[in-house]
Amino acid sequence: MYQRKIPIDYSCGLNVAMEVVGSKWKFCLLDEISKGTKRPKDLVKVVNGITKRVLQNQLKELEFHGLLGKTVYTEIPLRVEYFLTESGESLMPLIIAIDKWGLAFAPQLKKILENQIPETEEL
Amino acid sequence: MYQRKIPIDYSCGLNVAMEVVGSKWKFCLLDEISKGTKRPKDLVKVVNGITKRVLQNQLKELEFHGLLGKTVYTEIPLRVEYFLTESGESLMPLIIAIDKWGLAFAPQLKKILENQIPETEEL
DNA sequence: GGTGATGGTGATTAATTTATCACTATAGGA
DNA sequence: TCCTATAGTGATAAATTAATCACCATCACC
Repeated sequence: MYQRKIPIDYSCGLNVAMEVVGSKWKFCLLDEISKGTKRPKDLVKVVNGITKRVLQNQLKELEFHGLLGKTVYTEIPLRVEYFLTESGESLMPLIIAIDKWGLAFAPQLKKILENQIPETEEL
Repeated sequence: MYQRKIPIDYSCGLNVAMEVVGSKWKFCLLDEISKGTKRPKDLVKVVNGITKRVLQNQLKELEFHGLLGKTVYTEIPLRVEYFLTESGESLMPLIIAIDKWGLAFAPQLKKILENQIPETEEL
């Protein structure tokens, strides 16, 4: 886990929140786990684009920060399940709202970003 | 503005949202602007730790993505004011909720991160 | 002994975001 | 002319996050 050089401003809630969930995958992971996908081998399948290594890193950080807990079942083959802690749960309403906002905003973003590229010249 | 090499997944709202506001300063900036600090020279003062250059970049991106608008008053010295667009406004309830969550979570995070360092050996 | 499934790590590089520093421009006024 | 305030940019470096790839371990089963 990377040791920050630039410290966190604990007095700013937005800063604190960004520190623990402001990364490419964490919201998605919390969301999927809350929806019932708890095992790494399944998460890597449902979360589109994530790799195994990155998944493990993110899960470890979420666990370290206290948003996820982990249960190890000594079965064969090994089974591990992650679950939301109380802190993690308390974030879910926000995640759902953000997801909703993002979906509504997607077309606008798409349009903006795509107008960058072509400039279809009509002859 | 950086040209992504890894594309955005528009079908995931969380992904989309992270793309436009998932950075160190954007939430804070939107928050401050909504609270009435609209000019760059003031924002650089209220947003603790941001530099002028970074501020300008973030404002430009927020404007580009359509969360902020900008009014230029041809006064001397030049006055520029940023304001929330409709999209920007629609994000405010979330930002407020996230800020609140972050403030509540701050003590927990602080404790976790500080237990890393000392290991005060009691002789 | 070899193979498969699952969870996990180490070392390294690539991608991306932030920070630094030095500039430009405008117009007012000393 | 020089200095001030404001807004803004260009080039570059540093910090941070994410991706790649190759590994290890366990136990069942063949």
